[in-house]
Amino acid sequence: MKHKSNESSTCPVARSLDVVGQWWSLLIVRDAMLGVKRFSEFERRLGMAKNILTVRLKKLVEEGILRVVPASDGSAYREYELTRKGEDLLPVMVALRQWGDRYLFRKGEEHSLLLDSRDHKPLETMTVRSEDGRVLGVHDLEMEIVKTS
Amino acid sequence: MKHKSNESSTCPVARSLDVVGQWWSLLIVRDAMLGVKRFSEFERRLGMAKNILTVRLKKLVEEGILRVVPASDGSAYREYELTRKGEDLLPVMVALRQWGDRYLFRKGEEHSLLLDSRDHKPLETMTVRSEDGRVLGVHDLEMEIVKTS
DNA sequence: GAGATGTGGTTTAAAGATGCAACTAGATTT
DNA sequence: AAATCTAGTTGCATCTTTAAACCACATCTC
Repeated sequence: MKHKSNESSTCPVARSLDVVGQWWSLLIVRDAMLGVKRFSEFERRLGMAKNILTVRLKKLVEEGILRVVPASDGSAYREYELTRKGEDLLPVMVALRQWGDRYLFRKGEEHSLLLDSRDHKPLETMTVRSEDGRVLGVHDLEMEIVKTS
Repeated sequence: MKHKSNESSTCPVARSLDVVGQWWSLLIVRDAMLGVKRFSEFERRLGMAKNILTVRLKKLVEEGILRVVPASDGSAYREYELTRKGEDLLPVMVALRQWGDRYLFRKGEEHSLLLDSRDHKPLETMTVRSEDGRVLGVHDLEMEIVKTS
């Protein structure tokens, strides 16, 4: 059956997952962040079925995460590039990456690492902080329901 | 066909999604972070099919994100609680939440908000930073393949 | 202590999602 | 003009999700 939609959930996590939580969606965004723009390059790098790629790209464009632009090489083909909304998924991507880095690799395994391109050093580890800069854990949080301003 | 596994990908994002990227998995973790512990409470809050919940909980336990413990009320039932590995998904959760907060709600819509429980103030917005504290965007990054130490 | 209810599942069938291979129309290269 | 590349679409087989029924055991109520 169809996956249950959470598009009208009051929880932003649920809504976010509704938009980028499908198989492949975040991997497409990841590759887009690395500069991949063409259908065939997504297909080749991700090794995914073309029909699914078509559907995912369409959805990401509809959601305003990618946009279609004329090819930058002057040909008549199209390219997909991240919008601001899409680029703003970077913290999600890096958080996911750092968690995987820490827990899902054994010693000696090859893995890709993200670096600051200015000085080629690793990034700061992402943490959740209070307004005044204290690092917060799961037990330092509470939830409230409010209306968006 | 079966979803293609990325468990041996060299990309930590792909591996992370292999572990927590299935439908419902992150929503279960989210609720676990809010203190939900019982099968029936996950079921009720998430409104999901029980068989899928069974499979997801089993996988999350296998992956070491949740662990099964005797019920805290002394009854013979079981409870699920986050391990350290599971709690460390907090930055992912908060990043996802903040993105959704910004882009997926219109004015006046109700939504849940996470607060620092000490002073009941909103959290700092998560950003990707270099080692020396500069905020980095998609275009300030590069990738390298290394062996895990 | 018997019956009702709660807990934590398993089983089944229908429908949706995914993967693979084959096909295609237009653009580009040779 | 023919071959190839690009970005898909279509059809089919398989897998996953859902909803609903069913079940064993634990706990609560009287």
